[in-house]
Parts: sequence; C-alpha cells; structure tokens
Amino acid sequence: MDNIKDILRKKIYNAALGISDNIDSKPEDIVVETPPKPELGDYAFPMFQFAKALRKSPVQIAQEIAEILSESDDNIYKTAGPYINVKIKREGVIKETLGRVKAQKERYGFSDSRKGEKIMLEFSCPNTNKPLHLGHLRNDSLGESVSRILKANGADVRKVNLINDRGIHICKSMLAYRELGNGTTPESENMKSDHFVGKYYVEFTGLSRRDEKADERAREMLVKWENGDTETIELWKQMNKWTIDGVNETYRKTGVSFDKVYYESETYTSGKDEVLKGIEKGVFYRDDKGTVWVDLEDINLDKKVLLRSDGTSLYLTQDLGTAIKRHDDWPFETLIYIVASEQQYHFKVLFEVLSRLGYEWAKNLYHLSYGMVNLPEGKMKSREGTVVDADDLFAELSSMARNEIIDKDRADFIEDIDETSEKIALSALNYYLLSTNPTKDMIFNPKESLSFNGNTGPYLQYMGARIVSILKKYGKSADYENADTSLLNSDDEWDLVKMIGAFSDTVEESGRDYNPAAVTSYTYELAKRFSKYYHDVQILNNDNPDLVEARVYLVEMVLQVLKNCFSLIGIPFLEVM
RNA sequence: GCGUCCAUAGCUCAGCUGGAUAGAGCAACGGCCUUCUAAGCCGUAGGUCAGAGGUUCGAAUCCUCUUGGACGUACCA
Repeated sequence: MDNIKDILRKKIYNAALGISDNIDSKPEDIVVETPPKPELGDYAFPMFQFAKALRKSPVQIAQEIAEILSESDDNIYKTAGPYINVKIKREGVIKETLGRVKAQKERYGFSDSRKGEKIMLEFSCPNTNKPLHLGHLRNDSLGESVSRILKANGADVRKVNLINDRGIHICKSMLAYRELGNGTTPESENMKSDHFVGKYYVEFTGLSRRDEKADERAREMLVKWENGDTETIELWKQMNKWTIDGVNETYRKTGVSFDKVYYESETYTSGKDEVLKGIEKGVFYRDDKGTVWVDLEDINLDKKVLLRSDGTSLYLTQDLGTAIKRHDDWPFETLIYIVASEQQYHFKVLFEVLSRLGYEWAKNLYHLSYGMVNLPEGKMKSREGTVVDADDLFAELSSMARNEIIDKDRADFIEDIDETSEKIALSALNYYLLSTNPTKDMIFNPKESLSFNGNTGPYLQYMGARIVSILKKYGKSADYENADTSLLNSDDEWDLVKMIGAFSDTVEESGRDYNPAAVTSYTYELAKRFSKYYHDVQILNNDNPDLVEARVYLVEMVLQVLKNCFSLIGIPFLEVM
C-alpha cells in the first residue's frame, strides 16, 4: 500500500542507481519534505545524502536526476539548488486517494505493520480511598489513545488496570468512616459513592490532628485486615465497592474501559515466591536481620529491599509478581506501563530485576512516563485542597458546553442536550490532554480548556458536524463510480487530498513513538484546511452538477478521515452541535 | 551529592529518523454573517529556539559543558 511519497522515493532511488550503483542506502531512507512555498511543488527531495556515494555536488545530482525522471514521467521535476521539487500530476492521485478512503472506510489510514504483536498496556491504577483526579485523566486519556493507535497499526492489544485496594491509606478512610460516619451511606447523603469515601479520607487528616492515636489505630486495622478479621474485611469490601462503583461511573463517562482488571489485594503476595527463587539463584541476598535485598549498584541503581525483615512484601515485590502473572495470563511481546514520571526509578529497578531473574521478555517492558499536570497557580496538592477532581472538572466542562449551545441558539437542533454537552466536554478534555507530548509536564488551565475556541476538540467536532450538515442538505451520497474527480482542480482541494493521503504516515509515527500528539496535530490541520475550503467554496451551490458531485465525494471522504482520527484520540463524533 | 526529564512568541503548546525564510491557538489590533452552523474565515504585530562550545555541506533537532526548573534517590505506593 504505497503512498505517493513512497512511490516518489523509489523513482528517485532508481534514477540515482542509473547514475551509479555505488549507493548503499535504501529507498525508504530518502528524505521527503514539503517545499517552503506551495508554488515550488508538492514534495521536495534534498540531494545531499547522495553526494558522497555519487561523488558529485548535490546541485549537480539534483539536475541529473530531475532530467532522468522528467523524461519518463508525468510529474514535473524542477530543481532549486540541491533540491528536487516535484509537482504531482494531480488527477490520478486524487481519484486513487479518494477511492482508497471509500474502499477502506473506518480502516482507512490503518495498517497491519504490527500485525500479530501482542501488546499489553497498564494504565489508570486508582486507589480505593478517593475518587479520580486530573492526573488520572491524563493517564486514562493516554492509555485509551495509545491502545487505539497501536490497534490501528495492527497490534493485538490488551488493556489492563490494577486497583490499589489495600494498604495503610485504604485503612485511613475506613477508620475515619467507622469513627465518624454514623452509619451514613452514599445514598443517604446523596453523594457519588467514590466521593463519599474520599470525604472520609480527607477527614482522617483532621482526625489524626485531633487524636494522635488515630494513625496507630489505622495501622492496627491494617494488621486486622491482613489477618482476615471478618468485621474489617466487611467494611473494606463495602467501601471498596463504593469507590470502584464510582470510579467505573467516571470511566464510563470518559470512555475508558479495560479488558482485564487486577486487584492488588489479590496479587500483593505473589512476588514473594519469586524473591525466594531469586535468592537461590544468587540474584538476591538476605542480610542478618532477614531483609532481602537486590544490589544494583553496578548499574548505578543502588540497593533495593524486596522483602522486609518481617517477611512482608513491598511495592516492587508486588509489581514483580504481577508482571509475571500477567505474562502467564497473556504472553505479551510488549508490556507498556503508563505511569507518571515520578516512578521512573521504580520501573528501571523493576525491569532490571525481572531481567536478572532470567525473564526473556523483560527487555520488552516499557515505561511510558508522562509528566505532571499542574495548574496555572502551581502544583496540585491534596493537603491544600488544590487537587482538581475528575468528576467536578468534567461536570464543569459539560455545563460550559451546555451554556455554549444555548447561547448560540443551537438547543432546538439538538436531540439530547445533556448527552451532546458531555460529548463536547470529553473532546475538549481529551484533545487538551493529548496534544501535549507525554514526556512533558503540562499546565492545565481550566479556563482555557473551557473556551472551546481555536485549536480544541470542540473545533474538530464542529467541522465534522458542518460536513454532516452539508451532506444532509445534499440528501444523497456521491456517485463514487461516476464522479468526475478531475474537476477537483483547485489548490484547496488538492491540499485536502494530499492531507488525506498522508494520514497513514501519522498513524504509524504516532504508534512508533507512543505519542497521540502526532494524531491531534494532524486532525487539527485537516479540519483547518477543510474549514478554509468550506469558507471559500460553495460546495452545493454551483451551476455544474458534476462539480458538485465531485466535491460531495471529496467532502464525504474528508469526513471519513476525520472520524478515523476522532476514534484514535477520544473525540466523540457529533452529527449536530 | 547522584540519577532521569524539561527549557521554542506575553501565555499554552506543535515542530517527523538533522534539511530551504521556526509554526499553531490564546491574549492584542484590523477586516468578514440577507448565501451549506461566525464554536468560523482572512489579515497585522510578536522569536538571539535558556547560554556557550562541538559534530555536519546543513542544528530548535545530535554531543559536551553552564544556567534555570520538575521529579526521583523509603523496610510508602
């Protein structure tokens, strides 16, 4: 499935071979770019890379190759110094490109370049003592999007979650509820159940300030939990259910789902056996207090504890066990952990330890580390109450979207205003979170994300809705077979077709880098070009019905590509907004 | 101290494995709604790509150093 760029690469490569067979590079290594001014051509090929092999100046090479290609080809090859600028004979390319979108529909731009590759992604990983916050939203957004992008590259993808449902922090909310809850429930208080639990986690802070024994009681509770004390387990089950029900509700609203959910309470002991095996293998050692260590000082990672002197396990031990269990459950080639950058050190250690234990697949573990989400005022701190709650933010976005709909007098056109508002909110959120490179810390400006103007998710949805509106007015599909695409001879139309043709490159690049930002940029660019086209050209109002037919065809295909983009970056498609 | 990451327009961010004059959005200023949704379109202004070296025909991009910032360096997760 060669696109124009690949075809041109091969042509230039063959022409270079015609000059000399001394070339060791491959056609796909040839650099393609866009000329700085559109009138120069559609694609540009710098000839510097051949200079050494051909022992000629790039300027001379450009001239020779352009000459060779001009003789045998419809495209126009012109040189500008060391560059060959190619002006494509548009007609055939337009017909072929639109035809391909038509044929492949919702698969257009997707490939099988990673066919058969089993990739597991872990993301989200909430605690059961409080609801999700803005950091989780970035995590979930990335997890969903990267999963879809990898699928679009043909991979077999499995999304997994790990619920942190045990530990001292869980006991704190349990204790506060037991002592201050008075038997209230989310229902009796009319609160979303995870927020209800979160309230008691916050109240624990006050409790421990008033009562210095509170921390001790929380620790006692953890011991009881570990010993299977019935009453404690019952309370734990109840509060976990509340939190998980609430979190699932948030997942549902934000379009997040998993193929498999792991619970830390079920896996937290699972690494212990591995550690004991590791001692036998000499990978780990036990000190005189009984603590088990791994020494990674040779690679500058210090010494780490794997089992406490009392025999209990740690975060690292658990993750060790969980990784092995996962590989047993579903033998992946690659496991991607989508976890905040603050845990880079942890994952380096984890991967190294698994590798030393002799697991072949350890070399394919990958920590997709993403930066902190901060507010314009500074860091989010739970103690200072500056954490942005996921549900609150989403509700605020939805309400803003709703107001926008009403202000613009669009309410009468929309069937379900609540549903539409939420879909607009989701696109604003996902687009905002995904358009920044994951490795970077980012500043989330709630006000700006709510504006819906400019380079945003709602803008993209708006373009989609306008296309639908045109197509509805036209009343029927284009006659794909007979449409005369040669009538699409304006530069705006050509720009759209070129853009459509480049989509598969974006999907592949984005998958290779685990970075949805490539797709968000592409989508915006495509929408913007359509917007200009829409503004400049009356698509349906033209004396020539054949031209209208061809344009409708083009616009339908632009819509298809937009939809395909949307599906990769969590933007709900709206017929009307 | 050591490790990892980051630094591009007033603000928030793009910039593909190095390639021609560094791009968007917001904010500012100026145009455009009897015509397919103005959540829009067009234009003006705004940059020593933190700084200094180096590699290269060519560096925002790769390497080194410096400065500034974030995170980590727990028998927490």
